[in-house]
Amino acid sequence: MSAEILHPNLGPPPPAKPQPKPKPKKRIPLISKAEYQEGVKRTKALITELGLKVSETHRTTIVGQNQDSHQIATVRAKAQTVDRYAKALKDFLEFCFFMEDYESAIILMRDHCPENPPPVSDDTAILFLRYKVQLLDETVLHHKSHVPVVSRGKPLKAVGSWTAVSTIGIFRSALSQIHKAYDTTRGSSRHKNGSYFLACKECRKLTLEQRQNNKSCGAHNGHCQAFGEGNVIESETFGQHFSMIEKYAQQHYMSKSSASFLPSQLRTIRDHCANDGSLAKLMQWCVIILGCRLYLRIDEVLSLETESFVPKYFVIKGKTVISLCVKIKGKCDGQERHFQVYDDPKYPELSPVRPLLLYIAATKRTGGFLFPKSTQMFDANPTAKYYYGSFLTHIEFFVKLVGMDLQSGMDGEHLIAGTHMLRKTAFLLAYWAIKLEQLQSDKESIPTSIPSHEESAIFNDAAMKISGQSTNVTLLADGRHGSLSVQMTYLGDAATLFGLFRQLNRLSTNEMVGPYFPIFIKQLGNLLHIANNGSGTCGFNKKSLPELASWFVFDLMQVDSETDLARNIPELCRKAKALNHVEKEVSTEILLNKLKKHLPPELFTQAMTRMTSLPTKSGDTTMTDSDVTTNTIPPATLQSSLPNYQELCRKAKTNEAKLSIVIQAFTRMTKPPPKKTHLKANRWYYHQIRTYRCVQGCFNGNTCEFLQKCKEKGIQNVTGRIFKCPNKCVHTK
DNA sequence: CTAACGTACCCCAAGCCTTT
DNA sequence: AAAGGCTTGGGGTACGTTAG
Repeated sequence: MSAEILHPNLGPPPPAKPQPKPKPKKRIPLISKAEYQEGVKRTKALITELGLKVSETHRTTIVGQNQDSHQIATVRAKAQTVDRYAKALKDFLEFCFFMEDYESAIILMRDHCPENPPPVSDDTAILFLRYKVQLLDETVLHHKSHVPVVSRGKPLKAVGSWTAVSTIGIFRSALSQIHKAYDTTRGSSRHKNGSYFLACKECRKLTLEQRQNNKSCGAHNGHCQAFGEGNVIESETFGQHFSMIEKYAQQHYMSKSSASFLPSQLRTIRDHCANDGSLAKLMQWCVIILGCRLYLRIDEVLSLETESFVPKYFVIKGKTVISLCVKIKGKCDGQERHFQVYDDPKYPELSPVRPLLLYIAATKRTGGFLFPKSTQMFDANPTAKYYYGSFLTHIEFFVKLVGMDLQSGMDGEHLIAGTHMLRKTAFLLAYWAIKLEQLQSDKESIPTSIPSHEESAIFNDAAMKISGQSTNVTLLADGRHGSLSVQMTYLGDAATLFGLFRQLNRLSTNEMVGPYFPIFIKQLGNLLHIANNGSGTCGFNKKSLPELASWFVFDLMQVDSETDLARNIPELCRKAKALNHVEKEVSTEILLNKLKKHLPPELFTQAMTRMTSLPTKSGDTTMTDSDVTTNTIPPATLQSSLPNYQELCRKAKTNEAKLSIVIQAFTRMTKPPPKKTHLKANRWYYHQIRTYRCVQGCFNGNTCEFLQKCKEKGIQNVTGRIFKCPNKCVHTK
């Protein structure tokens, strides 16, 4: 049986046990199903009692994507929004039942709503917000009387399930939306006398006839207010308490925003990935640096396909790859747009081109997803892309590697390594590049104080770019944000950090970035001209990306054609970095030649001179990149390494193959798996361990004998929880 | 204020395991 | 053997974040 089913570079051995999770407290529903039915009945009764008309034709008919979700309101909201709103309002309806406020429930009952419903009570809405937002088990006090709210004989306890300001905002939007659907509740925006008021008890005592004649109880300027009107969000009380509740959420719950890397941190990550030796790490670096150069969200990078690259727009001059071209359709892009991915000869360690070509050559990728699932790493045409969640755990790992403190945000805000991290880093790199270039073109050494007008100049420049008045900064076009303000937020952080680094004299070589090249191109015709007609064009822009990749590795980098690329990543990364940059690097060969002059020639046998091209294991000190700065490498996260085996095992067809994977999984494991856990990956270990123990215990690790015996005893499945030992041994207990 | 996406948790059902 | 518990995977709901 072959132990080579698993490629040695698929990942580090599975380490570390997971954190035991605290058992979540089970949430008790506010009201029972029976009480809900009771509420519906009472609300319907109230509708009849008030003489409100429920007609089939008048009801708004917009529904969400889930067909059973509650109908909401006006025609303008899209299905997804309706769904989102429906969830917030569903809970609110239950709350109204709980509070026995059936009048507020009328407009919330989507399948039985009259054409002229009264608005919801602002008091109930405020109490609902308090119930949702206040910390778990906190007693909800009434906002007017300040005494505990009691309903159905019990004081109301908060659940604290809404912890974000945005969630509270969605509730407000949902309320507003639903009120806008009806003339009676439309509010001032679309209704002349749209002020918000609730039903007056005195007016309601009048007979129907009296009401129709607009007879009033005497108060409110002679108008009859037997029915409430207006949009609840226009209630002054609601407005006041709404912002108070927002503030409460801000103070009591952590908010999150995306972090970004610094150039030095990117270098640390690059060095780690290059020296790790595994293809997986090389891939992770490609994802990161591509995302940082193309302003992409993580899932957008992971969606890139080999076919996304457009070879005819590649710019290759002689023996130099200037840029690659990639077409992308981002979240906000209406159509596919073309971007140039530039090599960075000045700081090759931050070049996206070199690792990418190396990666493609090493995987022998010819099509499909560029960054596939780990099980398809060596497929020529992967069909499953790398899972977003897995990549997030890798990012987390890198965040730890560079020592980033995510808890350091201001105002209780804490940073996350999430979807927009690469995109934000891209803005930072771009801004820094432009600033550094400015400084250098001014031929000044890096000054220690920043004139503040200089900072604002960049912003003005960027803003001008939007209106097409500047040729200096095309950054905003490259970043292609919809709104200027969001880009400014991203740029703001970059600018502040840059300023601080300069002031503290910390703009060392580690923080340097090469000149900024705009990447977005509209005039493809002209690009084609450049790609085809420049001097020394070698014609590789007429061939595919994989062909370019192998040309890059075997011709440009002069790697021996017999070399197994996937096993020599550290050295290849070093070579790729040294390309066009020889003077900085001292190759092993040059060192050997130098040594030769001083040492007796008989020391240099054939074997020794061949050493330079011998494959070397990762971590071997002779191969260590001279720039490596990290000595301590944190262990890989559990998720980043464990699921591979499970996937592989599931895919394996024969018992032999499955068993081989199981054995490998356990021999690579440093600690026994925890007995019980809800982590999917560990569950797999939990179930496979009996097989492993049996092979070791009963058969001394001889898998052939084990399989033979299983076959004799008619045991069909030798792995997993169904497995029973053919010898009925004790090892499996 | 709206749209879209991403994640964590809950519930459920089927089938195996352990206990009675 | 019945009862109850646990695993596992699927599907749905609720919540969070950010862009437009």
